Amino acid sequence: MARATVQDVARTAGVSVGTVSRVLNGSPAVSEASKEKVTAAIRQLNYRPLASARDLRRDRTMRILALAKNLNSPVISEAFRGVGDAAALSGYVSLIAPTSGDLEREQQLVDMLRNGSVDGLVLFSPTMPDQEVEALAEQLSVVQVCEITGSEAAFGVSIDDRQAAFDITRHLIATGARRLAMLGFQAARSGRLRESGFRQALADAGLSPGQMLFVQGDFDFHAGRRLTKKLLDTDTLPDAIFCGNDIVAAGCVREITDAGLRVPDDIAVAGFDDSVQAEMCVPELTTIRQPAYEMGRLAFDSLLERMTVPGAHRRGRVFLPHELVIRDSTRA
Amino acid sequence: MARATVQDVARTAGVSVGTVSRVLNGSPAVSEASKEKVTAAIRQLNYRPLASARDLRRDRTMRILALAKNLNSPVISEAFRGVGDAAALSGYVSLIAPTSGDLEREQQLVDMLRNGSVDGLVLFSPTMPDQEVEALAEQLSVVQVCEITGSEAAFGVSIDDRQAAFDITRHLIATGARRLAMLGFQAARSGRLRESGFRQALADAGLSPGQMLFVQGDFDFHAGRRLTKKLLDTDTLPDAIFCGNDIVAAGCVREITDAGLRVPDDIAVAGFDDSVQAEMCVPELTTIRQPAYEMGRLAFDSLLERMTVPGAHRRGRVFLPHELVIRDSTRA
DNA sequence: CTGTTAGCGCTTTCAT
DNA sequence: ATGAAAGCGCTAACAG
Repeated sequence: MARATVQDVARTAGVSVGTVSRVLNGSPAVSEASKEKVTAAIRQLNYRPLASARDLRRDRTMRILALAKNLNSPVISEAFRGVGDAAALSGYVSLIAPTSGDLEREQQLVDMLRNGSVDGLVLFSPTMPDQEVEALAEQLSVVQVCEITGSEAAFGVSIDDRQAAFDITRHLIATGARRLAMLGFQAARSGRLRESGFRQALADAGLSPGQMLFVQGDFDFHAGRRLTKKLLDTDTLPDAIFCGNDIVAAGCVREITDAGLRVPDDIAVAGFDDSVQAEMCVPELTTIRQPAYEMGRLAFDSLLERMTVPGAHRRGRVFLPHELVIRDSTRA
Repeated sequence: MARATVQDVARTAGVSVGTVSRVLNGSPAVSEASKEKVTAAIRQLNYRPLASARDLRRDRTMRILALAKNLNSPVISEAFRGVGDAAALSGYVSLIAPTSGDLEREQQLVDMLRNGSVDGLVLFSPTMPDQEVEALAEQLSVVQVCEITGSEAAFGVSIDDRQAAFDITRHLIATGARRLAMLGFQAARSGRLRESGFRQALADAGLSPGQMLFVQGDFDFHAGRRLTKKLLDTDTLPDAIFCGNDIVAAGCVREITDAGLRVPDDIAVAGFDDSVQAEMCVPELTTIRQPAYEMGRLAFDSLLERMTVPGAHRRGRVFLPHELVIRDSTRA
C-alpha cells in the first residue's frame, strides 16, 4: 500500500489535518479524545510524517553532518561520539561521512549544508584550504574540531597541538635524550604545530633538532617503519624519536626492535593521541591524550547556538587541556 | 540576504520557473540563450535548489544511510568505502552513523528510512533482533553487510564465517596443534558461526575443543588480555588459540608474551579480519582476510536495484571468498 | 478546542 | 522552446 499522509490519518480519525498536526507536534491545544483518535489512526495506518515535507515547511532538518578524511582515526571517532551524544540531547541526528581527502567529494558533502539537507556541519579534517573553510563558516553553521584553521575567523575546538608537542619533547629531554629526531606530517596544520612545539622545546634546551622526516602519503604504520628505516641508516643514531601519532610511533618502535635495538634503552619513542595502539605497542607508548569526547560535545554546543540563534557567529577557538601519558617507551 | 529560490532566479534571468527547473535538471528542451541567462542568474544569486523541496516533489533523496555499532572497525570502514564509491557512481550520497549498540538510537536512525530522510539503508551490525531486520527489509530498501540474519528473508553480503573459521582452525591443526582454545563473541551471529566452524574443524580431526571463552562486553584488546590470562591460569595450557578478531588476538599474544611464553612455539595464535593490528602484532598474526571493499560495492548495487526497480525485493545472500593469511603467529 | 486554508520551493504536466 | 499552474505533505496562522 502507498504511504499514508496526514490527510489519511485525519480521515481515519475523523478529525482535520490541523488536529493531526497538533497531535504530531505535541501541541497542548488538543482534547484528550481527539488525541486518542489520532494516535489510534496513526498506529493503524503505520503513519510517519514525511521528512522532506516537514523540513520544507519548518525550514530545518534537525540533522547535522560531520566530515572527516577518515573514519577509523580513534580521536575522530571518539570526538564524533561526543558530537552525537550532545546532538541527541537536543533532538538532532548526527551523521558522518568520510571524504577520503577527495576535494570533489568533500564539496559534494558540503553542498548538503548549502542545499539544506542538514542544518550544520562539523569539520574534522577538511581537505579544502583554510580560506574556504572560513568563508563557509562566515555564512553557514560550521564548526571545526581537532583540525582548525590558523586565523580565528571561524570557530574550532582542539587541543593546543604546539604546546602538547612541546610538553612531550621536554619530557624526552628530561629523560636524557640529546639527539632528537621527528617523524611528522606537514599536510595538516596540527602536524606543523606539533613540529613547531618540538623545535621550540629543543631550542629552549639549547639543542638542535636531529633528522626531521615527513610522511607524504598516509600517516600509518608502514610509513612509520619506512621513515624509521631511513633514520637508522644514518651514521649518528638519534636517542629519541617524536612521532606525530601513535600508529606511526608503533611502526617506528617495530622497526627499531627489528633492527636489534632496544626501546627505550637505545632509542626512546613518543607518540601522540593515546589511541589503543599506544597500549598495544611493546613497549607501551608515551603519548599525548586528547579529550576527544569532550571536544565533540563542546563543538556541538557551539554549533547548536550557531544554528538556532539568528546572527550568532562565534569566532575564535577553544583549547582543551591535553595530558602527557608516560609509559615504557620513554622511561629512563 | 535570504536564500534565493527558483522564483528569484527566474525573475533575474527573465524566464519562467519552468525554464529554470529545466536548466537545473539538464532537460534538452531549453534554448541555448535561456540556458545561459539562467546559468548566469544562478551564479549571480549563488542559488542552490533546496533539498527538501526537491525531495518532496521527486519523492526521493538520492541519499543512503549506513548503520554500524561502531565506526572504528577496519572491516566496516573499508566496506563502507565500497558502499560510498559505488553509491557515488550512481549519484547517491552515502552517510554513516554509529548506533553504539543502543537500540533506541538505532530505531531513531532507522526512522530516517521510514520517514523518507534517506532512500535506503545498509546494516552492518544491527542491534535489533533478526526478525525485525527481516520485517524491515520486507517493506523497505535495506541490505545487510558483514553481519547477516540467519534466514534468507532479507538480503545480505558477507563472507562464509563458518567456513573461514573452519579453514583457519584446520590450519592450526595442520601446524601441529592438538589442544585448541577459542576466544569468541557470541553476541553476534558471525561470532557464533565462527565458533561453529572452529568446533567442526576439531570434530573432523577427532579432537575435542579446549577452553571456550566468550567476551561479554567490548571485543577489544583488553578483553583479549583478560580472557587469555584466565586461559593461562589453567593446569593444561592450550597449544593454539583461535581468536574471533585481530584485536583480541593481539591482546592474547601480548598476555602470552608477558607471561614469558613464546608465540607460536609455546602457543600459536590466530586472529580474524586481517586488520592493521594483524601486522602491528609481534609476531604478526595469521588471520582471515575479508574482501570488505568489494562486499560494500556489491551491497550497494543490490540496494540500488531495490530502490529503483519497483517491487524488486532480493532475498538470500552472497558469500564472497575469504583468504587465509598465514603469518608468524602460527608458523610451525 | 477545532477546521480551513495558504504556502514552503520545487518539478512537471499541459497548453501554446 | 516556453509559461502557467497544479500539487508533493506538511505546519501554522486564522477564524470560529
